[in-house]
Amino acid sequence: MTPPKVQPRVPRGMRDILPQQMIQRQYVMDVVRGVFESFGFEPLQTPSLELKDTLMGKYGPDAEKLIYYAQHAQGSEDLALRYDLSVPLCRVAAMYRDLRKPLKRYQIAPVWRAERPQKGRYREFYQCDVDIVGCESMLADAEIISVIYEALNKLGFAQFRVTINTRKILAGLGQYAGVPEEQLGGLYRAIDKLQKIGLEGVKEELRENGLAEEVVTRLLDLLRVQVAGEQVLAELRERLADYPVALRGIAEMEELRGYLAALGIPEDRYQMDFTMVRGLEYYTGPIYETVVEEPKVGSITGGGRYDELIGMFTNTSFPATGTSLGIERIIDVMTELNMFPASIGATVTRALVTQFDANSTAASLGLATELRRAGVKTELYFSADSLGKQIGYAAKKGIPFVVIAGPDELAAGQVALRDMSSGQQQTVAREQMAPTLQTWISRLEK
RNA sequence: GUGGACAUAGCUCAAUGGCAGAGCACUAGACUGUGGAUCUAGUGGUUGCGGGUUCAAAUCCCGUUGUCCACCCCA
Repeated sequence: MTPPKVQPRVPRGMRDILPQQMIQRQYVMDVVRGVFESFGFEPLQTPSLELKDTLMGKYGPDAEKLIYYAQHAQGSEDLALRYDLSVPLCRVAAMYRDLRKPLKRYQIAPVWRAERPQKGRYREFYQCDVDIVGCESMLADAEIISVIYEALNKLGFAQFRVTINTRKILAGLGQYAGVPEEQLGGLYRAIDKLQKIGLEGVKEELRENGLAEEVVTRLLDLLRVQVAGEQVLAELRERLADYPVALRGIAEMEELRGYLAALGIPEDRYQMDFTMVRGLEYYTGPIYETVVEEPKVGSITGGGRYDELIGMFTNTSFPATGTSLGIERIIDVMTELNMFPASIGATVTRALVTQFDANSTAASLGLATELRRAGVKTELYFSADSLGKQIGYAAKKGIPFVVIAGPDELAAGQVALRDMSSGQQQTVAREQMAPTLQTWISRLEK
């Protein structure tokens, strides 16, 4: 009796990444990693599972509902899959307090959120986080934004804008509106939608939230400043003069803007927008996110300053700031807009060594080893099919170069090298094989 | 968490109440010194799953699971 077959499938919202996509993925990660390291950020790895207590009470009640619990039947610890990379970093900073500051780390790793899957939203997805622990200066925030700019730029993004705000201005806004604590969430959510639904939409939303008509009018008057665009910070400073938190926030923004200019970030790549809100509760200062208009996949980066978070683990707290690049969404956008450079190709293989017959198999194996040792990614064709079929295989798979060594070449101590893109073929002495291919490959990858 | 669309071979899809099909992929064979082939043959299905209506259901109805899309929220 054969046992019943198990339906091959993956959990909801999770995916297999097949080799062709994996090649694109690794390209993106390599670029991002390169940019991170160019700023001196260093890698960190933490477990996929954290103690449940490590995660609870950090993200706010709405986000907390999405945390996956991961119990072992006989386990004595309450465990959960990590929800992001920032909280684990804070745990690390609290655990190893002698790590040299500023602690500049990056981490590229999966996180899990039990959300309902949708376009650009998965239940398991990678985040690429860069954070700076131990620096309260806006220089750190400026550096983070600079990293975002350099990474997106290097990946070929042209139309993007990093939106910057600070929790301090938002707090001032709440005071200005005079709404009680429990209405703040609704207020923030409403003004966050300004870009999307416009002034009238926000007005309605605020009314629905039960805000007094007078308060709504007051707020809308302020929101018009953002819509108008010019001199937003200067205007805010006047209008929010009575709210010290807001003034501190405005000062932060102005300092930050100065640094961004000095770092050489083009002015049209970022924007101060005091109506941008980020959901996570732990942010305390500047917050930033990047949204691309087309295709609509939501934000591709998001982050901010969280000076109090490490203090939730230990009495000795540290200021911290950082961002997350959403690699899944970045890949989705790049795929949709065809932004991958042709040089990545559809395969990692750069050369295919063909086979002629049983007598030449040993020679083919030798050639393959020689190429691999010379750093050429080489695949050996596994059967002595007709040469046409072997070349066809290379063409189909996108392997750029084919090595042909039949009896004629072997007898002469030569190999024939075929460039699949041009169809040109060149016969060279065997010892010239690896150097010639190396030259061809480096030309290809430029 | 709320709403909508969809679910047929490994993939893309056809069949609208009356025999479950095509293309691609896959397997075997033919072809043995040069481009994604061609020829021949073949495998592949409890039509997501469970129930109901009917002489008869891939097709109509109910439930369920999954996928996609939008909202909420978010990378």
